[in-house]
Amino acid sequence: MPKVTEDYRVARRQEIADAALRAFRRKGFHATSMAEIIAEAGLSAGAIYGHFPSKEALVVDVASRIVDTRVAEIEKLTTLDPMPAPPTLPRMLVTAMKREFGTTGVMLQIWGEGVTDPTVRDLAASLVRRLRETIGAYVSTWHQRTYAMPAPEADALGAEQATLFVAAVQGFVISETIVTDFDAEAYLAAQEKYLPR
Amino acid sequence: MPKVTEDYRVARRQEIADAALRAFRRKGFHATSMAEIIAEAGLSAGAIYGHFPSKEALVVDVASRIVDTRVAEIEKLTTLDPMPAPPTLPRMLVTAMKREFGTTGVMLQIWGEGVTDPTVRDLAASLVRRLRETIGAYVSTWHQRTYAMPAPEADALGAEQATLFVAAVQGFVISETIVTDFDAEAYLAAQEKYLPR
DNA sequence: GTCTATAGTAGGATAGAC
DNA sequence: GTCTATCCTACTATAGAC
Repeated sequence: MPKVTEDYRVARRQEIADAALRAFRRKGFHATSMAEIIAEAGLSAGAIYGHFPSKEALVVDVASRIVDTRVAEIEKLTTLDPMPAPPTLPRMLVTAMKREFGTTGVMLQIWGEGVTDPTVRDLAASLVRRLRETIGAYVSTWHQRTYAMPAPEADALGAEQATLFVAAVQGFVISETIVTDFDAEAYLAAQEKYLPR
Repeated sequence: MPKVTEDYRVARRQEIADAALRAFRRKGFHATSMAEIIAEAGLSAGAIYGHFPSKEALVVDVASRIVDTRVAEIEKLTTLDPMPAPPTLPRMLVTAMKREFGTTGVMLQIWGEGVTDPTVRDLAASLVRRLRETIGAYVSTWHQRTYAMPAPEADALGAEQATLFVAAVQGFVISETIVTDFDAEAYLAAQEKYLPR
């Protein structure tokens, strides 16, 4: 396997995944046909299927990328001094998600799809778990740094509170996507005000 | 239109809607074919389409019923003395939903479906809005009764906090449905502990 | 109102040439 | 690796008899 060919493969995969994301963003997962992804990528059916075995594989790739980016982002915040207070996390996460992907709806699609499709469910579950754990670790670190809380106690607190922060993000995604006159600012302000610190 | 015939129609409609709910519960909305609903109802295609013009109409009926019941439930709590504290609402809502419908997944399906289907989105949006308003009114009444808070102030507080309670329920639904080892008790305990009162 | 049978269609995936 | 052409399955909704 020569190196150049491998690089090409990777780049093409990415290109196809990007096209799929654009298509999903417009119409959602179910309503997007392979024909549309093919057109969006400017390629052909054969080309796509040479890189991804199914439409589902494309969803998995796209969704993983969204959460990967989120996790990296949170971990980067840990290196700041002072660390932003946990209640500001939801706002950061959702604004970054919107900036990068233009919508939060793709995530909601995946959760909904996970109800029936076991492959997607496993993916969605691992994504939710990862986000929860990353946020839990962040909260733990924050309490250790800010209040000099002992690590074991801080970890327990982080695990407990992480569920609330995840729910804040998920609640935002649902309302933002389906409620047309959703007041995003009021929502985020309320979360920031009442989430524990 | 003789009365008996009308009663029969209503009963049959209900029967079909119940069958549809059972089917959706098992496999979700998209993955459930009309053939399965037809089999579940023990009827025929013609019979179903005589009562509901489309599969979508069935979803609308089923989803509305879920939220109608929830709203009625919350409003009933307002008549109690003392009223249960707002932080206990999420637990009540999700346990009742599970008891009656066997799952919370149907709601998640509807939200996900709403991303792409405008009809379902409008429905989902009105359901979210209704739940939020009902909870907001509950919180307002609770503060008026418990802390003798003036009505205008209590209303503003209720509207602000309602978003958090709705997010708590939505977060529960997502995790409960897709995360197989989800610790429901820990989740609800955390919400109860940190939600504002 | 309900049944059986079927029309009509969309869309995921593949075969085979280049 | 990529293209064109197409197969094939699955499903919603309707037509027409009873």
